[in-house]
Amino acid sequence: MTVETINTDNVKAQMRKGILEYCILLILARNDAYATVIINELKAAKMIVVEGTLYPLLMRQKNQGLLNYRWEESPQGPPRKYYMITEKGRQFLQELNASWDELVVTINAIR
Amino acid sequence: MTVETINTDNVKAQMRKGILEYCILLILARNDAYATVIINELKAAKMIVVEGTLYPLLMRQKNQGLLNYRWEESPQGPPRKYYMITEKGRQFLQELNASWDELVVTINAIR
DNA sequence: TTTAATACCTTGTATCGCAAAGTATTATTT
DNA sequence: AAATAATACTTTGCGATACAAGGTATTAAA
Repeated sequence: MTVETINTDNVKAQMRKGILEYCILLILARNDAYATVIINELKAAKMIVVEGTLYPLLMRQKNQGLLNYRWEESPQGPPRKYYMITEKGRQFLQELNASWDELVVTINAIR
Repeated sequence: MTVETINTDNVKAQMRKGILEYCILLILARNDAYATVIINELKAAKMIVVEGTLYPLLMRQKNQGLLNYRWEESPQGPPRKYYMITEKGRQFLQELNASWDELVVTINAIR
């Protein structure tokens, strides 16, 4: 792997920081979901996330009151922890929408 | 300061991680500049950065061969360290442009 | 000589994403 | 009944980053 490739991967990872939290709320604003579903949705959108990243993030957002969860039986395997966005989460999501739009405008201005 | 505000500031700060490195290269791709100029340009684009963030970042990029610098006399005060982008920096910038575009597409897809 | 302005640099802290390894539950296979 | 496979959730340690705060150095003006 070349130095440049390592570099790009690292910067890409940094770019995603914070944006990941935004994506989770976007996904949960549409449907309740458990971790595997969220990971697959992100994968489909070309934003790869691993469990070790997602679980702590979901716990953080739950502790902040942005999310709640309920347990649901699974047809196969252990029960699933379905996360759902709270009213506070929706309000926060609106702020993040504004922040994201602002960021895009900023980059376009510099570009 | 409300909990929500602290939260938003934090997420905004996170969103900017990595993107800052991108912004520096964008600015230097147009003109050579020293730290104060870069900070002012970012400020004008609504992306606030402080010295303690910028100087280590410039040094990192210089060590990676993305930037070079030259000293220039100042009309008032100590000499200025003018940074300029290298050919390698321009190549890397193109990769970052692609990464950014991809990220925008991804967010729009989820949104 | 002191003060103000400018410019560069360093240290310590909090946070984040991720790799890796671990725990627990259920159904299937042997 | 025991072992295995599949699924799902959790934790630990690491490297990287932005920032606050404080420090150093140079020049001109008071």
